[in-house]
Amino acid sequence: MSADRARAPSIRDVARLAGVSHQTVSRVLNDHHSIRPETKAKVLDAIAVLDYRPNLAARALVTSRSNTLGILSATIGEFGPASSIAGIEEAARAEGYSVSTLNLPATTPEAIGAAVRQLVREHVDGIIVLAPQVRVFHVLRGMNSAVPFVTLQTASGFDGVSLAADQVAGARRVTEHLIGLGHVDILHLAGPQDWIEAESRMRGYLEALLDADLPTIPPVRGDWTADFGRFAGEELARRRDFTAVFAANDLMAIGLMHGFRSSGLRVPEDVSVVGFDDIPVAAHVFPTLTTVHQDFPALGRRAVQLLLAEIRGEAPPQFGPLESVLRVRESAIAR
Amino acid sequence: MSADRARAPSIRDVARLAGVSHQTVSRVLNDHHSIRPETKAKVLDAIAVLDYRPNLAARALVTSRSNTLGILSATIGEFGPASSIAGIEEAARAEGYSVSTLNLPATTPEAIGAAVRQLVREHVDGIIVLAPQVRVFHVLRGMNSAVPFVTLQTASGFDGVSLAADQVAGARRVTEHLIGLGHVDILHLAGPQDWIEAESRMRGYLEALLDADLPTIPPVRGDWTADFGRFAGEELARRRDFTAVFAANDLMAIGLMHGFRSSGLRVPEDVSVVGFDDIPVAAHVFPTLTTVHQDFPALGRRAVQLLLAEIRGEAPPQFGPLESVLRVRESAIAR
DNA sequence: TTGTACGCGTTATCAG
DNA sequence: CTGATAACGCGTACAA
Repeated sequence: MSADRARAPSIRDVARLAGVSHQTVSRVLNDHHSIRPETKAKVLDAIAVLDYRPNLAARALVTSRSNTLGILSATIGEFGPASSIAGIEEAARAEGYSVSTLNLPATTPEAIGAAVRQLVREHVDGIIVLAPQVRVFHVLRGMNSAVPFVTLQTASGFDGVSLAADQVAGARRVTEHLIGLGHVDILHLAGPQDWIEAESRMRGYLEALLDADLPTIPPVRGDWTADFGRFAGEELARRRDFTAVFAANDLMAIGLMHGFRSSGLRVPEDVSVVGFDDIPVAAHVFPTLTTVHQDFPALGRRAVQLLLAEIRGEAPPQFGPLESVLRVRESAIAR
Repeated sequence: MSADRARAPSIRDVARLAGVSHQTVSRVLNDHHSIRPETKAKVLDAIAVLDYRPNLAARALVTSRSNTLGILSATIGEFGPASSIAGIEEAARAEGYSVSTLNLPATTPEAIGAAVRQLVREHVDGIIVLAPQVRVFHVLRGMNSAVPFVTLQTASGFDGVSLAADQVAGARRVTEHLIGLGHVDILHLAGPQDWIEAESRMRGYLEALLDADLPTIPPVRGDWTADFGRFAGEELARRRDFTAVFAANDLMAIGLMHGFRSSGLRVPEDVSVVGFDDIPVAAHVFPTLTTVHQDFPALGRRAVQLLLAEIRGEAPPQFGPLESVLRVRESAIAR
């Protein structure tokens, strides 16, 4: 009845039981080609008997690869990034990679640098960045660490390491939808400066207006939150130099409708509102929100494919555009 | 101009530069007590010069601890868990731990077992589980692996390893709010069977009704989604054997209001609705949603504290109850 | 096809 | 207070 806390079986225990050298076991593990079927069977058998699992730390030490992907995110609380992360994990695990996540408390260059260094310290084989502020990329570029990285939601100029749903096209489409409804004075409630997605969506908006020869109104800068949207709604209700608003995300759009409502403006009768993202409640708020749907999990999965290709030195997969699709609902009507 | 990809400096490089043994360097690293200040200074200096970082894999190999916490989640897409995860990461990183996340594709016993084994393989020092289905705990208990774990949102009977905001109290409070408004026939739109949170919230609801000597209506089982809420709203609009509904989460509550609305029922004039969670849009939908607020990030931080105490063999910290606070808004009015 | 010897970078043990 | 020396578990030469 001795309480012997048995240490986990090692590759040599397997070897001993199978009557071979630990080398042979290693070969079986990494299914090396030159190995006799019967020895392989013996080894596999011993592995099963002992319930042996290779020690990942030892392997990482000797190969100096960890089979781990790092996720650097700045906005885990939000719907889009969170959904992408789910996709990333799924794809990474399917490829045999672990996932180490690191959420950025702030997006100062120091914090970003520290975060990347931490991930490097952990020996991640590659990093996926979901911190769509412009400056993050500059930091990343500047460090030119040996660790390959891929980013979601990026600006142009980062081709090959970046991936995004076509937000410009999506923003353009939803703006054109408003134009098609007869709106002429269309305001944009934008995301914060420095955010790549904010810029892309604004660009799509501007392009649509230019193409249609419509006047542009200086956009209002928001912070992505519903609270800000409400505030903006109350302020904007005084102006009324527009008949429709394109909010850069659904949260702001919903807050905006709230602000309009509490100021006596009716949506969509007095003002049309559209959003972006198609969060789960978008189809259920009142009025139901016209918005642009994006497949965030797919984006995450693609990021993993791209990163793994980079890690393995393969040619990067060529993806078709990840379509943003317009969801027409009740919050925007013909003028 | 030789392109020598210099390998990272090791502890021996530091030792050589500082003119000491690699042992001394190791001591400095783990700030061992017996070490002369001047030698320590020399070593620190050499470390700085070489920009040396200890190899985590090597350390993990020899200590058989990885300084990594595993997060096992089943619902990363949802607001609550995602917020908790943010809290967990923050706290874990602050304590010098890395975080390895694993999202469960399904909650079958096999999937759960595989996930835990995977985390164990990665040598995580502890696991935090955010998969609040009852059966997960049974699997976890059954495996009785050596790895300590802690769970968020748990049932009773798992004291010491479990942590939760007091959902029963929260549910009770919001139900009492309805009762206080004069409602007598209060329906509960519950979460899925097997979900611990669903049970807790239902329990709070039942307790409040019992205490007030009110009749209970058999609860409707939902799946947490707004889509289901809408469906339920349309079905329930035909019944009208209630004047108020307590939905087990905000998503369902918002969908429910949608369903009522599209069936010609007005909220709150005809029916009062309350939710649970206080998701970011709750204060902005129409009508603004009365709900119960929970501090998810705090919950995550506490989970880390509890787990670390367990890992370190310290006494578990005693937390006061994490209060759920009622947010009174417009979706529920006096009968 | 298989086995031997060695090294990966660190901490632990025991001397001194 | 510091330094040798031995692990930790695995993969990669190279040899047989």
